[in-house]
Amino acid sequence: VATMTMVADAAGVSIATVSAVVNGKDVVRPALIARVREAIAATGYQPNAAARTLKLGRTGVVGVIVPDIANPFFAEIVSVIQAALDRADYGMMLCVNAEGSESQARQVELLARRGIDGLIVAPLGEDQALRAALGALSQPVVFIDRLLEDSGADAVVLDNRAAAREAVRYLAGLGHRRIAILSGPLDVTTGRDRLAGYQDALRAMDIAVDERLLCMGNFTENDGRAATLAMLMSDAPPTALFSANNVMTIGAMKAIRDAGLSCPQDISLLSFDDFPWADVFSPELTSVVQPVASMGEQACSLLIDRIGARSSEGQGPVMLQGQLVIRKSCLPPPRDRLGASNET
Amino acid sequence: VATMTMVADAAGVSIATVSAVVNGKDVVRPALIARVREAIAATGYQPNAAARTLKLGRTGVVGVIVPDIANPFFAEIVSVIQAALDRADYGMMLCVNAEGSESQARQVELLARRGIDGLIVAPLGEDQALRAALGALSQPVVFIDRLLEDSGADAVVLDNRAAAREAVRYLAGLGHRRIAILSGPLDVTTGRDRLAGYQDALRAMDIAVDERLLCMGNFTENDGRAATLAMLMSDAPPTALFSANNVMTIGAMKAIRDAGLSCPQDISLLSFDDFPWADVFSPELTSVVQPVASMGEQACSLLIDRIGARSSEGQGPVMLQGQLVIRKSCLPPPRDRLGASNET
DNA sequence: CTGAAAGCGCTTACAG
DNA sequence: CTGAAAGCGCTTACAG
Repeated sequence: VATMTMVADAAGVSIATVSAVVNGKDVVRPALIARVREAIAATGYQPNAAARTLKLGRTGVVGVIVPDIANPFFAEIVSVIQAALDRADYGMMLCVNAEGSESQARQVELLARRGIDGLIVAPLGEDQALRAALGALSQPVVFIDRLLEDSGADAVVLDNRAAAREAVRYLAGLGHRRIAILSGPLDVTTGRDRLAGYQDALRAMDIAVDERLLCMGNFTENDGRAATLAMLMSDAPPTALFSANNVMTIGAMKAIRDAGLSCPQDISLLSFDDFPWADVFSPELTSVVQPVASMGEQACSLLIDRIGARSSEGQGPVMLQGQLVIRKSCLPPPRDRLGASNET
Repeated sequence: VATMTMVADAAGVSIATVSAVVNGKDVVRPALIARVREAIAATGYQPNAAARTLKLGRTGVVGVIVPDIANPFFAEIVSVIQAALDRADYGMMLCVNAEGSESQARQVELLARRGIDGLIVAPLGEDQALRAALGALSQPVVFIDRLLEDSGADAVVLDNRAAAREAVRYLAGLGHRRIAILSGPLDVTTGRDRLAGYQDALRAMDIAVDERLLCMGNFTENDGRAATLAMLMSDAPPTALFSANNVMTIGAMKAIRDAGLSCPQDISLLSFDDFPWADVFSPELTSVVQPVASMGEQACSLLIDRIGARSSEGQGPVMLQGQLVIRKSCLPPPRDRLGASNET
């Protein structure tokens, strides 16, 4: 591979001049520029990133850690982030955290060692090791989708509570009174906030909270399926189900089928998170969609600002609004079970 | 940040000794090892990757270029690749090529400049610039899913022709004679080979090829939708449709709905490529599934072998077999249209 | 078994 | 406007 010295020799100048030309510093005489350019072309010179990084202390690479890229939500986020970083001339080093296989803390350390100028993370949940690893990191961090509270880092997240509230209010508006929630884990901000929004809505509609309608899951398909099935088979089944994330929604759909019921005739289903092909699902899903593109872009520009400014962090999280997209998975409750909750 | 010199000072040894300890060379006296370890812990020392790379000429990073990570097929591939690289202690620099926004050639150059030890690519199609960029690359390359013929690089791909042949044979076995194909572009190996498999099957079953049943698309949903709709509205509609990739399948499903038909009663649909949630689709899709995990893993181990051995490349592509998963989107043709092709 | 020193390929004051 | 030289943080022969 060609080095700067080789180019300098070929052009009959010093390496300082080559460097100036490569970096577009306009201090070099036009005639020399031309000669250097020729030499670069002739030798096929490519600047060496490691040498540059070593000297400058910048890598031009941003690390990204997400839980699971097979989840279309994160796939789209990563896609948007990559495009935004590309535009800003950053490379993206991606770590996918197949839930638990590697601790996210270890991923942070690996990325730090490999060299990044900044980091975007969707944390799995409350995790002391991760907190410590992020604390030890000297580069700026931006949380996306989920955040670690009081970490002082920037964050771009949905207003999950408001979005969940609106979704459940919609179900109540259709006449449902027995509305179940398939909740995510409470040590994750998204899990916690979506449950809070559900409770807000019930309270606002004067619907008593029935413990039997609260199913805890771990944002996994199997959890969603098992919990939903158990609830459907119980003696106090719901007429509507609010699923707190996309993957659990799939589980719920399968459970409804397992139970021999059909949606939305027997039970309504509302999904937090949309799917790229929600309209070829059976049923076509009514869901809360998140502004994924804007989430990814804002996270990137926040991070790039921090990298450039080396400024202090933590303006508090940027909150985006979700949007309820009404398709065909929710109907008013079946007549014969209307108000069942009051009679039990 | 702590440097090796600082650790050496703290431990009262030379940096050569620190380096030996860090790299686990067992030439250092145990007592010194302990002292160095303490100093490392005390200073919070992290080795500097740029310096290491500059000295050793290895980055410990592999570049990955895929067309579109929102496509679940590529999302899963990337996921598997990341896990495999992680196990082998490589980082992954990912470029997503939102079809055409950036040329893949440019991505290759960017990755090369940033520093990679090897590259895994799913090329978009025939592309001289990409060929040139790959040719100029001094690091080993492995193609995945699609390949650039005669490039001399390794590749891991599906036996697309055989898989397509089997799929179409299945449709013919159900009694279909008017089987349409929604084909991908012919400058991509997957597009070409799947069409060839379709033709093979028709020939084997002595079914005449009807040009009107050949729809060209660009592996996009819109193409799939438009082409399918046009064909369904024509005066010689098919009784079965073979879609050559996942995204076009979605388009086809929507077109069938647009046309007021229902699948599989009015028309059968067979998809090349499965979806993670194909069984909550309406209809539940019968599809050709690819061994994605094994594809990603073989690509990684091939690449890592090459990187380690710096050996010569090009053993010819590794071919994996697809599998037909039968769900509910294919039925025998409707009675009233059986054999329509012969009467037209 | 350990250390002093060269050198990987750049950038950037500093002279001229 | 241009060049000689130092130095970024490592690794690795080479002495001792």
